[in-house]
Amino acid sequence: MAKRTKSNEKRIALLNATLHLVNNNGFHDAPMSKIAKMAGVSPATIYIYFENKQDLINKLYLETKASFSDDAFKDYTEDLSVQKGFELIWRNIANFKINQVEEAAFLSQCDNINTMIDEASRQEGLKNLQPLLDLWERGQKEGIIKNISPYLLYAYTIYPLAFLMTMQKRSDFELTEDKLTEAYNSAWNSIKI
Amino acid sequence: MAKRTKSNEKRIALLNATLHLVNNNGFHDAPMSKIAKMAGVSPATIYIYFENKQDLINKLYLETKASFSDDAFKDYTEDLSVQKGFELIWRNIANFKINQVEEAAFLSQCDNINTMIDEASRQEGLKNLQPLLDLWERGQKEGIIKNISPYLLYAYTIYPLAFLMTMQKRSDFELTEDKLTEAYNSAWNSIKI
Amino acid sequence: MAKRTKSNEKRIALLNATLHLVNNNGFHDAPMSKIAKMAGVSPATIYIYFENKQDLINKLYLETKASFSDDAFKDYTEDLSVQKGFELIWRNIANFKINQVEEAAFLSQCDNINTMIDEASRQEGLKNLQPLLDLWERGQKEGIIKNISPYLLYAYTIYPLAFLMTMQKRSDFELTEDKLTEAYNSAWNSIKI
Amino acid sequence: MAKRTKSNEKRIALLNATLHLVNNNGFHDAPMSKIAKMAGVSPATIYIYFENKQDLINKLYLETKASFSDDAFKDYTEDLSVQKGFELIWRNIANFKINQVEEAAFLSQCDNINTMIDEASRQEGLKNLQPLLDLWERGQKEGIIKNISPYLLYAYTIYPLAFLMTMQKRSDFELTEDKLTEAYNSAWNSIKI
DNA sequence: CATGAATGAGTGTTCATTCAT
DNA sequence: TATGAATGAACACTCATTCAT
Repeated sequence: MAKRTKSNEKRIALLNATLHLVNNNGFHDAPMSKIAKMAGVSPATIYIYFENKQDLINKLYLETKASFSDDAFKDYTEDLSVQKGFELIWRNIANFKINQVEEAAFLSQCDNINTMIDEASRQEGLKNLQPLLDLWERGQKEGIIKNISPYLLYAYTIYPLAFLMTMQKRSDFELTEDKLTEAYNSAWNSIKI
Repeated sequence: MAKRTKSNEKRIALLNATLHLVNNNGFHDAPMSKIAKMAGVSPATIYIYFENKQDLINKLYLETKASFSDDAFKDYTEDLSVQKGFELIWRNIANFKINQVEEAAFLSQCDNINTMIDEASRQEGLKNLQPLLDLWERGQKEGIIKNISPYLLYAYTIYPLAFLMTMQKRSDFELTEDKLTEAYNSAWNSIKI
Repeated sequence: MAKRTKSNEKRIALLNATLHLVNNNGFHDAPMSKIAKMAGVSPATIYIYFENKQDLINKLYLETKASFSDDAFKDYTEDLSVQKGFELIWRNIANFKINQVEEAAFLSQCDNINTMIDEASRQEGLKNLQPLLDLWERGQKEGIIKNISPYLLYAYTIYPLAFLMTMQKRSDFELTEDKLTEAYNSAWNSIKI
Repeated sequence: MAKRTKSNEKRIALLNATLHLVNNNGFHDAPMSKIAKMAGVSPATIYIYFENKQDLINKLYLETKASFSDDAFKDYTEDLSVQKGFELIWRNIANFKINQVEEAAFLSQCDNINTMIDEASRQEGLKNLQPLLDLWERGQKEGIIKNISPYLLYAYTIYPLAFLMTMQKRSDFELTEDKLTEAYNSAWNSIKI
């Protein structure tokens, strides 16, 4: 394990560098050489940790998504009422987007552009949301949540946060505590029966 | 003094090729050479019609956005009641996203990635939504629509359609007439008082 | 004008544009398109007046050289004594280099770089100096001028003016009347017996 | 931690290839691809050793100029009398032009065309002649050399060699030992009091 | 005669990846 | 493991020249 620790630092430095460059310069201006330089390693070293550029992006996506869902379901248990549970998860996700701006922006980019990550990684990333899907199903059985496709539920509750985050990142808009509550209410109104 | 005249057909072929390639291969794999080949012209010809690649993308964005708003405000006049007007515009936009899938996907990509088009083009493109913003303001004065930021109104009514379109494009989801009505209801519920 | 003929104005405008661009941007940044624009014609028009770019450069060289020797031998007749004749020609050439800076700089460029104009044009251009060569021969017969190769005579009397002109063009050096006389004395001292 | 090291051989091969191509084809027909091929490397490799084409040319100029002045001031010390010192330097320079034809032709091209190398490199290259300027100043103080601008001294002693070299390169003229002495005499006559 | 559109061949340069150490 | 050198293939873009009118 002592041997692995040192390596993991470089791995993480590479993932961070990629995250930062892809977000700020765009995928088309995030060359391996820049990633390496920003991570403080040689370009050749990247290939010790990742198969190729696509693999690097895929892994970054998967690990960022996992970190996202760790946050999303923090303090959530299935004992919570549907409404309480939903609000908890929604606010967790909102906080992630507000606090982990870079990570959130990267995930948003990957989810919106179908050429960024490969299909396998996308499918893998989807699994992370399962507890939310389960909660919605429970809410529908209990007659609290509209009996509509989870795609619609997602589109009207979680997805809008991506827009708000983007606008906030462009400094067009500030997501204060009050606005966050307004947003939550809109989300809930759109799916509650 | 006679000369060949710039053919609008070629210009349009170039814009279409770009639209198609950026959508399907991504910006990073839509080289000028492929665009030229797909449009049936020499790479050098692109530079007769556009200053450079960025200009080509910007113009494509602006013209697609203009075509989008033509559709969005079709049959809309300010005499319509707020609710009728909103539903008309919302359904126009939904139809655009369903019928002009490529155009819609391209606009979505441009709007979500800040490195795609330049700031001037983005600002220019925003102007096209003005009638919707005016309608919302009217709705707020009439006490029909929540008194919240237009960014929130947009996030919960129009923006979700981008997600649904993306899912439909991936064949994960089919946006039938029923689902469209459900979606409209969610949109309206999220902003109505 | 009943019939349109090749307009000499355009031909001259093209030669002037070429002169200016080659001098100021260098041969490698004097594209036909820029030449055309500066001359106020279409690129295609150049090919009505000249075979191709090389021909354009060649013709410019030849005509500039002819204009140069018109000036060089102004007021010169063979009755003049060798020394008087030499001073006249030398000062004529100096004045050309001082007053027709662009033309002189262009000729200098062509004469110094063997890839600029083709061999035939170079040979053709050489003929213009014949009266000077004749004068030197006379001077040698009369025992006034050293009995050395005309290449050496040229190298030490005329060629130095190219350097002085270049330096003056770079504003490193100003060729006043006094300095001109010093220069003439050096030239004469280097070849007189 | 081991790695391949930058090979000076490749650097030199690139400089030599550039020298040869610029001299024989002209700057406008010395593309990076040809330079690379002639040096036996990939085009991309050039950019490991040089920033860009201009940098390659600049460096070649500077290093050739340095090699030139090494030769020019070989065996020269300030104890030598003005006349002896001048003859030594003059003959050194002449020998350089005769023996290092390619290098001399390249320097001549750079010094005559103002679009070849950038101003900084030109200024840097000028420094190499300082000992000659010092010698001339000494000669002027001692009343041996005419009290005229160093530009004039250079124009009538060193600069003519460029012409003779060019003519020799074109096989119009052969610079034998006798002719060299004639040339030296002309040079000295033009500046001595 | 004169034109602007059109282009194949090329330009300088960058890139993801591999090589040799 | 880790490196910087090395590279073939590609990139955005330009050029001298020709075409169609």
